[in-house]
Amino acid sequence: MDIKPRQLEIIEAAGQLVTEDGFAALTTKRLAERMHFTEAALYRHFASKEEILVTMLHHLAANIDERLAAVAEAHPEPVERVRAMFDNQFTYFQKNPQYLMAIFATGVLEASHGIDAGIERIMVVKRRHLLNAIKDGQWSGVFTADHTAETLSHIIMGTFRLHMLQWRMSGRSFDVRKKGRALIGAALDLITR
Amino acid sequence: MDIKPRQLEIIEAAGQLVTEDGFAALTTKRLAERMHFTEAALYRHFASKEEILVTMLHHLAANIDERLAAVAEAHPEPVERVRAMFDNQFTYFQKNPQYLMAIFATGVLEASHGIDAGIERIMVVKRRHLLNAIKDGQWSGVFTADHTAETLSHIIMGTFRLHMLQWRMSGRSFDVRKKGRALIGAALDLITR
DNA sequence: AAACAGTCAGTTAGTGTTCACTTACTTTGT
DNA sequence: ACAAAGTAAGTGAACACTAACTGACTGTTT
Repeated sequence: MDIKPRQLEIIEAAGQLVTEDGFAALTTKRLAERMHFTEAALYRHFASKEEILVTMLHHLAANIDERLAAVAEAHPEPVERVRAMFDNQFTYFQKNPQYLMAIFATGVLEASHGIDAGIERIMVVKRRHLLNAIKDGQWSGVFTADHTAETLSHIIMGTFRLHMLQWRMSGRSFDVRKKGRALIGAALDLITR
Repeated sequence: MDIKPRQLEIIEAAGQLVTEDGFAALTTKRLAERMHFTEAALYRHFASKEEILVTMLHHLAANIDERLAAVAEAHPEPVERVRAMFDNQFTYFQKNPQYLMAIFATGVLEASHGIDAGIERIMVVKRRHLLNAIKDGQWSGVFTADHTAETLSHIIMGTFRLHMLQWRMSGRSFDVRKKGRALIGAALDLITR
């Protein structure tokens, strides 16, 4: 499934609308306005509104997977790998805040199965990379073995998600990287023995 | 602002619809159907659909505040207090899953300022109680002072929220109390020195 | 070089459906 | 008798989406 340039533009505009004013703001009318063309033109590029969101989530999942795999390869040491993974995420969302919705859309929306599945896949991708790093760290003895890798992974992931939520709720008014690094650093410190 | 019995019934039905099928499923038509009366009857009890949600969130915030204050009074010891606080939350949401939406509705909806403010207030209430317990624990030396109470509080709150999200995404298919206790226990263990 | 055929990406002007909400009237309980 | 709580039958607005058409460009045939 390759995404054409014009499709990507539409996807990004859709993400902007949701991130700016919430999901209810994503209407075909407003999306067309932002693209500076008519509603009907949307349907030259996507079969439905749902397809726009599903394609966005698919694109995001692949993108995140790719970036996290690259980070993992570049940082063999577990602590630094986790740090770099989240740093990568902070930088990415700082530059592409329109995709923030993919983190929070879960749990309340469920407008369609396709959207729900797409969001879940993104969570699964992130979880897999984090879990690998934690397990490596436990194996090499740098992380505590008092709790399972799943538990430690959950705590770090939860810390990350709440941080992103607070950033979003604040209107992105603070430096998400700086504060994020401190939080992830603290969490890493707690699980390091 | 006192809530009449009939209003509470409507609020609970509204919460059910959202928790079951997402926010888009909360329409006046479906809400009236679930109440076994007509749409127009809704407007004998609330001025608008928004007022239903705002009243629900107001009710929830007061309720949570009350219960957490009681728990805090009953458990002076910080570790046990935090444990009891979350245990209380797990039990509550297990019994009243219709209110789960209030945890996740943030960040994407923003359909109105009143709803957003209501959700934020619930977060603030929880945060305040948790922060007090952490600070007490740091003061008495049971929790680490290597990180600020705000940071430790964030990590625990994030762990809790992700746990609730996973419970919801799984269709509430596992024992939220049992797994929740284990997770909060692990997080408490990590911040205990 | 000119004519033709097809595709891409847009337009205008709608469609039926669903939405939150209203008006006027009726039933019910005290 | 009166207020509270219901009903039937609508309202206009917004929704996702469609039909029919158009100009610009591309490749092919003569």
